Amino acid sequence: MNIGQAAQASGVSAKMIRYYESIGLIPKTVRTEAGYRVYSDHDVHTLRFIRRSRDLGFSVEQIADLVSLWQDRERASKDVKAIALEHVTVLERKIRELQEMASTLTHLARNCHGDTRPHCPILEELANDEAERAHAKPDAKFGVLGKVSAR
Amino acid sequence: MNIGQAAQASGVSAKMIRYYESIGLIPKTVRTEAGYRVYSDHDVHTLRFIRRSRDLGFSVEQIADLVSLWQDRERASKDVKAIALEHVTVLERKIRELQEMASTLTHLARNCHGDTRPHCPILEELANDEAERAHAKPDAKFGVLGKVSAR
DNA sequence: ACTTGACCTTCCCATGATTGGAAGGACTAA
DNA sequence: TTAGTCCTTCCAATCATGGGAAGGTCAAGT
Repeated sequence: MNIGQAAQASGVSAKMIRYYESIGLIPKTVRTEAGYRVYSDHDVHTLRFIRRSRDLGFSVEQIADLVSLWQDRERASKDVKAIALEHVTVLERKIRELQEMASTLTHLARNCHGDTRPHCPILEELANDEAERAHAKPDAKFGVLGKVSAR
Repeated sequence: MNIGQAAQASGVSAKMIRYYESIGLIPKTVRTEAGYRVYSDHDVHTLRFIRRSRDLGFSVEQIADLVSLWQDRERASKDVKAIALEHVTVLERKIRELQEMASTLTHLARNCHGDTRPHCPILEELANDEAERAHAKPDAKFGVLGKVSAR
């Protein structure tokens, strides 16, 4: 099976398959004489595992852990559970942050006439120099959502 | 006021102030003879406006719109409201996606013993070749959260 | 046998917001 | 004068993904 077929069958784009190989998430494949990558059903199975994990918002780093646990028949289920629950914690934090943003904005918008006149409480609040509102101050590095990013 | 003081006063890092200048979100400042950027209280006020907007998850592009509406005394409040409400829609979609991920994972984890034995429903489900679960399939380009990213 | 079109290869670039760091100049207080 | 803190610009990295170019390969149809 060529990379295009493996992509089709797994739901992971050919681009991403090559990328996953380059970062070592999946091993290097066998190649044909012409240099084409060749995939087995087993490889596709692994790719599907990866895609499902991405759909659940796991980072590539976490997925690497999950894949190796998956392939380890001696693994302890608590190790898997720990990764999952830690991820849930992160997701829930992000959900809370987004909810705060949404509710603040909804509140502001509700007080804005939304007509052709210039008066606008939304802008007034954004410009308000007083009162550091007690709102979402996500972690700096990746932003509120930076790290989650599922496909 | 130098850039460091403006950063302190506005809550926007010096790095980001330079970046915002480079992309045209804020105008180029006056410089001292030595090339140091000089900021006024008014500039700091604008930077605060920007930071508040970022805290609410607006993209730099949206903030550019908001800033120009803010500085336009003739603006129609409906234009501002439209930006805000559109953003709320996006936030709410992301919230829903994250909630689906979290609830799927929570459900799976609840069925996982989390002990030292290898049996693990979480991995089983991730590896499950059947049934495309009806779960979060965010838009491809930026991922579930890609675009939101507040500081 | 030859052409066409679909596929594959590698390599580089862009995204978005943000931080880090290097190399070097400017300023300030002791 | 010197140390230390600030400023400057430029370049790189983050994370996951897609776009596209330049060129090789393959299979099917003429």
